[in-house]
Parts: sequence; structure tokens; C-alpha cells
Amino acid sequence: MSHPSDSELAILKSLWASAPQSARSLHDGPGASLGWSLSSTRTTLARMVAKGLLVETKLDGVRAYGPARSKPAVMAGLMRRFLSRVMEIDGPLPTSAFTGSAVLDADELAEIEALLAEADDTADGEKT
Amino acid sequence: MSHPSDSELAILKSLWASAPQSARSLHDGPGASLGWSLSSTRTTLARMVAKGLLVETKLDGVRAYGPARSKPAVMAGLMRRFLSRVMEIDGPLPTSAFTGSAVLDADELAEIEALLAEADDTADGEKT
DNA sequence: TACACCTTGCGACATATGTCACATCCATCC
DNA sequence: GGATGGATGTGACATATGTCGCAAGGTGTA
Repeated sequence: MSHPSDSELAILKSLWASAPQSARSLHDGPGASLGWSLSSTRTTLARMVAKGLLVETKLDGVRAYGPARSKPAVMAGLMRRFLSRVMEIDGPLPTSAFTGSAVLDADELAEIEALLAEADDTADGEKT
Repeated sequence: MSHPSDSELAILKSLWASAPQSARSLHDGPGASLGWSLSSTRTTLARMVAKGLLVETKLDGVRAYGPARSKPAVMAGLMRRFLSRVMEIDGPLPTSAFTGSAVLDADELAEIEALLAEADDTADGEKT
């Protein structure tokens, strides 16, 4: 549903790169970078599931997490919000300007460009 | 100091366009768009002063508010944060991509481009 | 079997933000 | 002078987010 916070986005980025992952795995990855304790990582994960940002699965008998929505869908939502609310740019925009992004490749940017062309800020595409 | 939230940014935008303004004036302007009660507007204003986002003055014997930092300085900070934390683009970026912005004109974009070239995310330029 | 370690379930507390209401106080207009 | 309306001072409560700790249960190994 809602947009992820900075911390939540860090978790999502890790999961988009590799999913599913256990809480411990995420704690050792992005959690470590953020200086979190295992508890903090777990709490954030649980809240993200509650918000519908993540889905739970099982991996080797242990609870694991996976992203609920695709990277392009979520990133497009965040870009739209920023460009609209902060920059106040609503018309078509050149996603090519974001080519330097370390999280989005050409294909994904193209997909985002399509998403930004129609989806509105509130109901960001439920595409998974 | 810190970055403004969406609501706080709305207030700032109004003040960059015209300052100083009384609480009532801001309530009738951006406050109305946000559907706030006068109390909400006032609380937000007080918190913004506490955070150093606004400065208080007197206007016709009534308390009034003005932006503590210039539009380019604040916008550059927001852009830097978004581009860095969300998009993960840290190198030099084409501010020309944001030409369609309703809040920034060419001169301001040029100033921002310069700011983004050096200022770091944390200590965003104290330029007023 | 008993210890050790990991996963899980829960609870907690602080700060930031959103959103108001209420009680006062002051100047102004009949 | 008293009523009216706006400006101020303060207090409150809810939700979101950041950040943990603790106790209980499971499982494998010495």
C-alpha cells in the first residue's frame, strides 16, 4: 500500500537483488549497514509485512521474506511522489535523466517511464 | 537543520513566494489546501521554528514567519537526499532534467546544480 | 540428557508528524 | 463598559518510525 521509508527501502533493495531471505540474512546485509540490532531488523520486517510491503515465506524451515511488489512499481511510486509533491513536475518527465542510478537499469527505467505515464500517486500499481 | 516533511515544504513554498506571513495567512493559503484547522497550521509553524526551518518576525504587531533558508538551499538538500538514498545516483547529475518544475526557475536550478556539486547530505548549506 | 544457540512472540519506549481543542488575553466596536 | 473576534499559550492524543530487550520454544551436539 503505502510508500516505504528510507530504511524500508534499503530492505527492499536487498530483497529485489535476492529473495527470499531470512531475518538473519537481512540483518547481516542491510541491517548491518544501518547499524541495527537483530531486534530492530525483525521489527522493521514485521511492520513491512503488516503494511503489505513484504510477503512471508518459508526457507529451510525458517521464516523468510520477499518483496510484495516489483522494483519498478515501487520505485515509480517513489519517483512520482517526489517529482509531484516536492518538485511539482507532473507532466511527462525524462526518466533518461536517472540513467546513473545504481538500482535501476535501462529496462527497468523504461518500465517505470510507462508506469509514470498513467498511475496516479495514491493507487500505485499493484503489479507484482 | 533537518529536512522538511511534505507538509512543511508546502508552508515553505508559500513563504518563499511571499514573506513574512502570519499564521492566519498561511492557514488560508497552504493550510487550506491541506485541509488543516488553524490549530494544526499553528502547531506545524511552531515546530518548524523549533527545528530551525522558519524564523519569527513581527508584522503589524502580529507574529509572522519567514523561511530560514533559501529555496535553492532547501530544495538542493531534498534533491540530494532523494537522488542519493532512493535513486543511488551520487555523481554529478543533470539538473536540466527538472526544468519542468513549477517551483524552480532556470536561475534557481543553476544555483542548485552548484550546491549539489559540493554540499554533502548531512550538513546542507546554511546559506540564507 | 543438558547445554547452547537460533528463531519466534511480545512488549516497550522515544521521537517525529498529523491534528486538534480549550482557556486567555487584547484590541476594537457599539 | 461589555460583547466579539482574532492572536497566543498550552496541552493532548494517534500513528509512524527507530530501536531494543526478554522470555519461551526447538533442535542438534557433546
